[in-house]
Amino acid sequence: MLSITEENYLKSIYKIAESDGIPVSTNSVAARMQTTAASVTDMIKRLSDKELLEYEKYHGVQLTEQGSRVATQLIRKHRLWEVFLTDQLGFRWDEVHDIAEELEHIQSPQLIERLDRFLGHPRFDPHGDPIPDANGHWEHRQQVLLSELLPGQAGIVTGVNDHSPAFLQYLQQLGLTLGARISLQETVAYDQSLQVVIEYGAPQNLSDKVARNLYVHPSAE
Amino acid sequence: MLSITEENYLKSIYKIAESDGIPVSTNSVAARMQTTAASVTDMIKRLSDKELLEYEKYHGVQLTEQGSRVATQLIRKHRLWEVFLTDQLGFRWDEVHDIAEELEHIQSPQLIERLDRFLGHPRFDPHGDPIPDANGHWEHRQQVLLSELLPGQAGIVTGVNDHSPAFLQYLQQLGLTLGARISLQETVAYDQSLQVVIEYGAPQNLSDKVARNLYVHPSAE
DNA sequence: ATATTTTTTTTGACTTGCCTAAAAATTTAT
DNA sequence: ATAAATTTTTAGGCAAGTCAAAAAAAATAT
Repeated sequence: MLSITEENYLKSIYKIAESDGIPVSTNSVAARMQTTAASVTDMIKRLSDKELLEYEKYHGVQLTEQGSRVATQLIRKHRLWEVFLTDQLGFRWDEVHDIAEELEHIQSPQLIERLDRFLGHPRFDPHGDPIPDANGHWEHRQQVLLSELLPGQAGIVTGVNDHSPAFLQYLQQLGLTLGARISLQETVAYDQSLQVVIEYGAPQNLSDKVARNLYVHPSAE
Repeated sequence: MLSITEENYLKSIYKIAESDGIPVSTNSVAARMQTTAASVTDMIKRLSDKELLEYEKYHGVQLTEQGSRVATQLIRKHRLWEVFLTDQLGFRWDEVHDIAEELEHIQSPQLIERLDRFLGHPRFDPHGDPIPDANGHWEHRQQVLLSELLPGQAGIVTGVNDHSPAFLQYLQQLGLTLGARISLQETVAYDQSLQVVIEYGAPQNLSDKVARNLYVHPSAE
């Protein structure tokens, strides 16, 4: 049985590897876990003893098959709970992360399989992130960042890159929730901001920061 | 913020006080928590420093108002999750205790209020135990042990005194689930066993052990 | 190629929660 | 009222997880 702390380290390492590649550095883990490099070195040794990751001194870590499985199951649990919180309990998409962060550590595998069935085997969470199946596999959706669209193109909102409540609340306010249609009129060279139309509303301007944190599925104009 | 361990101590102390009265002895806590008296003394000091209980050396402990509130809220959370697990996810009444034991430590008060609403503000859990409201109050049902019924009387099953899976499974098999009607024909002097009829079935015999662990609401014969 | 900066590890120490063994206090029995 | 038994506390120690400070290794700059 792994402690909650050990589970959190594995999940962080998994996510860092996903975005930055392997090997995963001590410092990057420390930054993500909001702790010190010394603590990370300590934990890495323990997880290596348990064969959840491979560790070469001074050269970072890499999850083993087993460590990877733990991480993806945590992600599965996290995302299923997020679906429960929004779809069944009526939470907003910007409220569910912290609660799911706790719920993902509940141990019963039976609970998760029943929850999955109860929710109708959802394949994406409230932020559009894919939910791994019981074997850790998930489907990858065809999506691009809004900032990658060309003027004249349109897309359907499929996910976010920044999961912060502030960003999610702003998107909600703009009507840019999952499934919303957005079409790009033109880009402003001066600041890379975009002139867009959301769901056939009035044209408006979105910053490049927003554009670089929103995923869309390109669709016909 | 309290640790899961601290919360579990408070809940244990609350339950011991409920059944044995106050003050609660170090040894009784050690027995319930499956740990040693030395560990209990240790923890008691910490909880006393946090003003969750009053502690007089060698003379046991008593929860403060604040400690009591923590304990009843834990019980509230535990029982609400049990309702969720049986009513929504389809678990049997003998399967839910251990999972709820983990879920009760999830911290969000908002989550519990929404869960309560989602479940329709249930007042009793799957074992017939009352669910405290947000203020820690609950309604007490008029019930007696089956062993206290007199021959000729009947009752409706309202709860159990022994929550072990073995007992719950046996009751299920007998058809003695919540709401079932049972009527007492006669008591056997030799071993205090009972001759009963469950839901108008064939007469059968129940041990005094069963009778002392099953609550019924007396009803007309 | 050497010096400087950055990253990582080691060291020593702290807290929480647990244990065993021994000592102290209380309760029970005579 | 004293002895015996029980309960509780103290003392000392261990493992997990944390930190700051110092040392070591690696990466970068000149």
